[in-house]
Amino acid sequence: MGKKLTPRSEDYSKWYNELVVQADLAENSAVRGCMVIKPYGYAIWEKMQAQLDSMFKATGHQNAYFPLFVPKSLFEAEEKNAEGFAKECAVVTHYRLQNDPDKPGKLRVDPEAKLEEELIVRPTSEAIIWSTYKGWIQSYRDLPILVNQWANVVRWEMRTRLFLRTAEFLWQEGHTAHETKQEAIDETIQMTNVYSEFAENFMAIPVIKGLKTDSERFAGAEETYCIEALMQDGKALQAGTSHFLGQNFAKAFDVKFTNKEGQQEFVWATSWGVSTRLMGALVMTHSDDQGLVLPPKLAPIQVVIVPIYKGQAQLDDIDFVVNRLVNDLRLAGISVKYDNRDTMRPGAKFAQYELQGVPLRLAIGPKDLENGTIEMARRDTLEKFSFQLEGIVEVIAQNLVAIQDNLFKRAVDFRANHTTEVDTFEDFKKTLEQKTGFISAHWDGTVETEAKIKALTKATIRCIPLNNPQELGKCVFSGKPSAQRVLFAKAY
RNA sequence: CGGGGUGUAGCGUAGCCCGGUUAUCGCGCCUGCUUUGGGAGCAGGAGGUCGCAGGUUCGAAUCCUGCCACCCCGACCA
Repeated sequence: MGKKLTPRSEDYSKWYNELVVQADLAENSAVRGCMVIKPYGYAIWEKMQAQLDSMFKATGHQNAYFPLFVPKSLFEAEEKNAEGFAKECAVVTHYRLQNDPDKPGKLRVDPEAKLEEELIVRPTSEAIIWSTYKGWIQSYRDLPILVNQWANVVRWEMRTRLFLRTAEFLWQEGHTAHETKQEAIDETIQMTNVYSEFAENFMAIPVIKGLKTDSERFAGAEETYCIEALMQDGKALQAGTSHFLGQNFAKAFDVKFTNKEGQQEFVWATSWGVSTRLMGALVMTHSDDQGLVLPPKLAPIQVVIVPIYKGQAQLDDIDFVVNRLVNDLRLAGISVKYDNRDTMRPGAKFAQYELQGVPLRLAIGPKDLENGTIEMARRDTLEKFSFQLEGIVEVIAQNLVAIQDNLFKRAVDFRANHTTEVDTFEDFKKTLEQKTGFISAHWDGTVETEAKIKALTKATIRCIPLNNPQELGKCVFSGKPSAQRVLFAKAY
């Protein structure tokens, strides 16, 4: 395998190779920073999608789909939102190619085929969706609208990072419309909670729920709620956001409704999203030198069974036993792969499934057949145990639960060990350099202080945690009075 | 977009400074035999527009120019 894979080497691309490849595009292509998600990686994304989708449905949402292209006039309607995204938009200006008269066999953009109005490839869909909602909403009886979209978006970032900031990425974006401010705020908080439950219960990634400061808030939002996670290299990752949009988009797109009193009012809005960035979070939270470590609830393959044998006769005997076990496991709702390929030796298979992060590996050979046993290896701890075949399904089910719990506990411990309260700027800098992770410190609440700290240390305020204990103190930078601590970190 | 680095077979690389037969090595791949409780061994074999485009030269992976992509550091961001 060559190089060691370590979570701190920042050589994450080695694991990513199992999941994706960098898009290898045509020569002279201006497309960069995109990724091809391989089947195994996509299978993980599908598991995540399925779980999130069911959580969205359980909270009353429906899926819909809106166009990829946003006419420029719509895009610019909500000024702050447009301004925030303007610098990273792909723009369609023409709609036709033609043979190049100067270069035989080559194509060129037909200069006659210029669009009247440029189309923006959506970097987010508020504009196109709210221009559509205008036609859907007249009365309070039309509200709320609780819609989610699974889509791809394009953000032409100056600098891309695989999974964490690709030029094109897959995500879901919820866009809801409400009668009252409180209802919209409740929705925003509800979806923050959905995200945090998903991250913790399914991805086994502990997250801090909080509010963004003015400078980190989504362009066009009144308030941005977020979940912040801590990666193994001590950097923070914004894992999901939920925005209370106030009436900004309703005003920009003139979306009014008649309330119960017969008066015209602007609609209240939210939007919320998580993306394929979460797959990066999964890798950077749990993986080790052996490769990926997947939480059982999101592993495309939860259990892999590897036969150890000499000759076809032994394999036949093992097949007989294992086929029954596979059947029992499937009946128990456990996804299992029996890898009895004769083209790869057991050791190579072990290594491959470790790289892929399969939570449990079973090995069975002639000795086991004699003794009625089977060997089980845990991916999270790399421990091996021998069990009686009798009752093994129950043991496997228990171990899958144990792995899920252990991954979460490990990540919680890591975060606890990398969260530090500091009260002086000296300690702030020292902690950031030597220990990394989250720093809990007092802040005077001003944009200026936040910017200065960022300029000096590269650390930003990740969030003001929800339900933050109020505690009088002095700003770690300015010394001015502060009512609470906030969380700082270097972020991706 | 600024600074630094890289680009040679599916992957990782040597060669480049100092131009000169048929481009190096390992892994992987294919065939055969032997193997199989932690990444198999032996034998044979296939695989290359040296990132792209120009230029210099008798001759370019090597020198020059431009472009593209990727990585790291900034600014920007989910």
